[in-house]
Amino acid sequence: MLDFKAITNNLDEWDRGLKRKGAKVDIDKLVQLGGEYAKLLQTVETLRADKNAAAKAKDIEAGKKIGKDLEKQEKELDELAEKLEKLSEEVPNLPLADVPDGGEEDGKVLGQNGKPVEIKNPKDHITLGSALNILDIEGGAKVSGARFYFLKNQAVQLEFALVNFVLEVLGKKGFEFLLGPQLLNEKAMNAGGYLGKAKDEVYKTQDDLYLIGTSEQSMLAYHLDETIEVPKRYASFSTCFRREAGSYGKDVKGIIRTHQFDKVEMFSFVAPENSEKEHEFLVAIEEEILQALEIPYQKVMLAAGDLSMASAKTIDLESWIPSQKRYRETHSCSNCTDWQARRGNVRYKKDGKSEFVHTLNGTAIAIGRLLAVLWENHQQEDGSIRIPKALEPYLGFNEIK
RNA sequence: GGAGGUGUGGCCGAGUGGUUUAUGGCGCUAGUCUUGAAAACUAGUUAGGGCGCAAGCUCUUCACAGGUUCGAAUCCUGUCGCCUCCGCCA
Repeated sequence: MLDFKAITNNLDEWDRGLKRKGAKVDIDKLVQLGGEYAKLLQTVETLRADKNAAAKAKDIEAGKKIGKDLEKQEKELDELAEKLEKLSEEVPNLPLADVPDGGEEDGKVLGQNGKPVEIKNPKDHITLGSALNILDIEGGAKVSGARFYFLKNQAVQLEFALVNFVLEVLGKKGFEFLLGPQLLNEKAMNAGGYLGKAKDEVYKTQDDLYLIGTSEQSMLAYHLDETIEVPKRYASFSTCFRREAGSYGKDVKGIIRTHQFDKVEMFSFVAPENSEKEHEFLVAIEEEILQALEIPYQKVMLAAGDLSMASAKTIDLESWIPSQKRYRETHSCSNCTDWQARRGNVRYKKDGKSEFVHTLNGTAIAIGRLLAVLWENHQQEDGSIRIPKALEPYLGFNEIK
């Protein structure tokens, strides 16, 4: 439930925030309905009290009379609640103050790390992977269609090495590990905001369960309707399923954008006053991982209009892709403040009082994309691929040829 | 998939239409006693809202959603979860 009091008291701020986000929400109507709802709720509760009193006194006549009136008012209340909820569904999280205005092109580059290595005629990851017999795109297309692929041989080992490496990093930072369902029910899916604007991205099964697009969804849902201790930090491996509707023509080749890939995701539940600090903490971990893998990247703060429904602030890490001579997103870290917590009803106790937590999520490693980036950056002139030192302990080799 | 059972507060567990504002116990919190602790005793303790400076008043909550009734944890219908057995299965 939205905090109508807060909205009413900060109408200008909400108006401005929604505009920055590019959301078309009738905020005045929302506030008006919210007020009406609160008023009617008072009336209904008073009637309920009267009815309870009549029942206790075994006053059958009075009970009947009040009951009739109550029924009418309750019906009205239900209708109002439904309208309100429908309208509320469209209200995104507001961007934080330091998030720049604008859309997809207006992200603010916060810094770069690592120099792209000079590679003579760099091969793309498809050419490299096919030649080394570690990637089969046609195989994926044959059994499932476009945007599917097989990893083979050392690439499979590399995936497990990356996962183990990342889990070790996160374990040392005190993250708890989760390995959970990759099919979620509607309630769980909706809490994260994935059935709103992003509904077309999600696969639905004939049993009304949804395939997760990221384990962020299951980690959030894990604590739905609970009061928990904060901070709580999880790392979860999962396969991720995405329909990629509306991305026709984008990255059609290779394994940058696919319907299915594996990922280790971080998720934090924290006290509101700590969420900005937590955001920095998660981004720092992502940077540590990319640095250990010796991949040049830049750090970008997304503009307000480019944020997801749930996010108040998102920082992407974009890794260098030699064959495209540009940076591409491989990591994304969002502070969702209390937006998901409100929808999912996740609370914590502050001085005995119950408050909504803040939630944050960040990519630890997204395998498909990261393999492409790793291969391309560490390719050698003879077409072989060098394994970065950080991964060697997890593999029995230091080169793929 | 079939048959049977079951769902009550942080946990265990009573409760088959109105003194149940959910018995009792465990746990937890505070107090008394104690040098300190334990034990004992006393009190508090499901959770989420609304109004109020506060004291307090009040609504909702016994898996979920409907229904019957002046009144439902209790009766009826549907759904879901869990358990046991059978079937199928990696």
